[in-house]
Amino acid sequence: MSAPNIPESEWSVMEVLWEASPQTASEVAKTLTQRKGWAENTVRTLLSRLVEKGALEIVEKAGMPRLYAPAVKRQAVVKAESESFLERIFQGAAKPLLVHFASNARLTPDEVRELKTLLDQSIEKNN
Amino acid sequence: MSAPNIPESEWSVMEVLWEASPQTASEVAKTLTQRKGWAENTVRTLLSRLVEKGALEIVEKAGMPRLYAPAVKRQAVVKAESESFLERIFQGAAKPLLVHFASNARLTPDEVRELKTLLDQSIEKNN
DNA sequence: AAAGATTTATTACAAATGTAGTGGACCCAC
DNA sequence: GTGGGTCCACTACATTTGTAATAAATCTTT
Repeated sequence: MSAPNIPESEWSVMEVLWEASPQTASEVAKTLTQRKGWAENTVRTLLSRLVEKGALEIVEKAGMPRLYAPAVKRQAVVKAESESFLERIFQGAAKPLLVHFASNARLTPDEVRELKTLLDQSIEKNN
Repeated sequence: MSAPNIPESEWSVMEVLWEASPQTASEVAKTLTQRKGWAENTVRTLLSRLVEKGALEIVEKAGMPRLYAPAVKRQAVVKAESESFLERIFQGAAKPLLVHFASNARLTPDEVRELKTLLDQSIEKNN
């Protein structure tokens, strides 16, 4: 329950607010009109749905348009989505997933080095 | 178009047929009734939808119940789903994704070794 | 051939998602 | 105070997904 389900179009809205918040509906709309070609009302609908599901919160300011801000950390949602993806597509087995992405990703040597370090750490933490 | 969109419940059906195929509707249903508690008709509906979207194909056998078989390789669908996930959640950047899963996965030392090898290879292939 | 069982087709129906439109409330410039 | 914008609330409507029920066709077994 804590990590709400966020479908694709709503995700785009979250991105905008994770990048900078709080913002008014029209500010968010302006960004998404450009990025996605959406109508302002579309964005407003998505904002409302996100508030309903607790992913955004409204900051009321007397005499000012409402401001919207994320109510959940990007990190947390990414974690939830990742887990469900892992479960769904890789039956929860992280290794095949890592194999898949490691073989398909084009990584720089630096990135590879970094990842290898991370992998080593993951063992230590583990036991 | 080549990689159809496969939502969660349809995915479960695909799994059954990727495990063994072809199978009749009732065979698939039997499995999923156990695994998921679904009604036979639910499974039949999902089978039809999957045929419509080209993810399954029917093998007609005179005087026999139809047999269903995957029309797309698991590998291909995994790839497509993975790409769309990567795009959606990690804006297409594989490294953060790998970082995420590498730090959250609990891997055995052997698995880590294997992954590190893979990572090394990914560099070579790369240039 | 009539009754049952099995298979297939058609239809149902609510919730979620994508994508807005309409109309009322409120404020600012004339 | 009236006509325009802006903001917000409510409504709309098609598609997809989850989850079947019902009905028609067919096969099998007395």
